[in-house]
Amino acid sequence: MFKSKAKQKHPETMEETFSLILDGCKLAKDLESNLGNLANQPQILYKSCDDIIKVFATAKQRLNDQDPALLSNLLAREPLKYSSSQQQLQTDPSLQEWLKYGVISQAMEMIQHQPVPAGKTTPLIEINEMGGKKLLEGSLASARLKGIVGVGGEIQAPDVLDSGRGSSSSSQRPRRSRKDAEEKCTMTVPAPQMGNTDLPPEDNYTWRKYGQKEILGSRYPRAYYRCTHQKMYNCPAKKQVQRLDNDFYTFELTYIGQHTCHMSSTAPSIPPPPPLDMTQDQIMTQAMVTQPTPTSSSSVPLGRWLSMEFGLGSGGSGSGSAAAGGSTTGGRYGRDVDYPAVADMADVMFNSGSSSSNSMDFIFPCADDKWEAGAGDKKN
DNA sequence: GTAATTTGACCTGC
DNA sequence: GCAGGTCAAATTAC
Repeated sequence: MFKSKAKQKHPETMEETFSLILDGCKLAKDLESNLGNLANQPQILYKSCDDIIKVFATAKQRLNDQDPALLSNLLAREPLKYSSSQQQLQTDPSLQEWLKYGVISQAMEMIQHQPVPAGKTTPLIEINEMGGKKLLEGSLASARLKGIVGVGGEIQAPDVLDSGRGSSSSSQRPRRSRKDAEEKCTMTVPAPQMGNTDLPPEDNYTWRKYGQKEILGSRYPRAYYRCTHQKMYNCPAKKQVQRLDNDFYTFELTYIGQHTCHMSSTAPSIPPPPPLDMTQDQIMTQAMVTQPTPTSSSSVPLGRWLSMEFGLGSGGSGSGSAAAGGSTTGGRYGRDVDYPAVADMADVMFNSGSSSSNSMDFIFPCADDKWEAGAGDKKN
């Protein structure tokens, strides 16, 4: 109905577009490979990022002008032509990793602080700090980040958090502190565009739901999660998940406390989120220079780190290398998700509907449907 | 059998 | 007293 005349282009043009996307993927892959070496050469990094962005921007523009059916036809007509690329995707774990987590798409946006594309004027990254707000713009692949640093107090001691009812000398529950001496980080993330859109995106940690409550003035209940490893590793991390009142398809995630479970060899091998007062540049710097160290279990690809940080991750389970199913709640309902290879990427892109949305969102799907929300509404 | 989710009750801070 | 946060028994799923 809204197809423009421009979409009646010849398939060869579509072919070029497809190659363009593949080129972009390769460029990004190269960048990832050299990320560590270029950590102290921001200008080169910038140039590389710029090149990648241009490639994808061009591809995006072309896709916007073309009929989605053409690419499908192209793939069906010449499946072997791109077999090498697909094979590479299928056989190159690191590339798959990269595609999974949308490393570049996130990193690029963070680096460039680019304004949101036309039609998306809402700042996509917003980091608030106590005493002073920072507003950072960027078309982060599919997440809007709104971080709120808490009062900067200590993380509540695990034994305080979970001391149990029966441990008290009396029949009453032990006293719990709800003081704001906890680090809080609030962010909004869109619901997955694929799969179960009722579930917020995976963030690479395993969470166990321990409560849900109707919140006054909110249309949707708030779900409470704690780290699955809380008891085993005294990990104090918690998070709250709630839909936005005015946007059913956006979740507001509030992270409270930091994970300590990553220190364990069996716990998620993911570096903890950066200090909540870290600037964006610092975050990027850390991301760029993040390298596995012999003594650290944080041998996590940049993509995973970022995806974890911004809730974009669709991949790894909360147990890091352990295939815990990737479920938010520890994999009980975890699904093994096959992350899209190129064909899937095309499928995602073309089935996504809107032509005005950021193609990066589709190239690097922000989320899978592995989240567990599932809890029924609770009303007190 | 084990682990995660659900949900009513309880606790804390305002 | 109220609202938000947490506990833990019951339920559910694997």
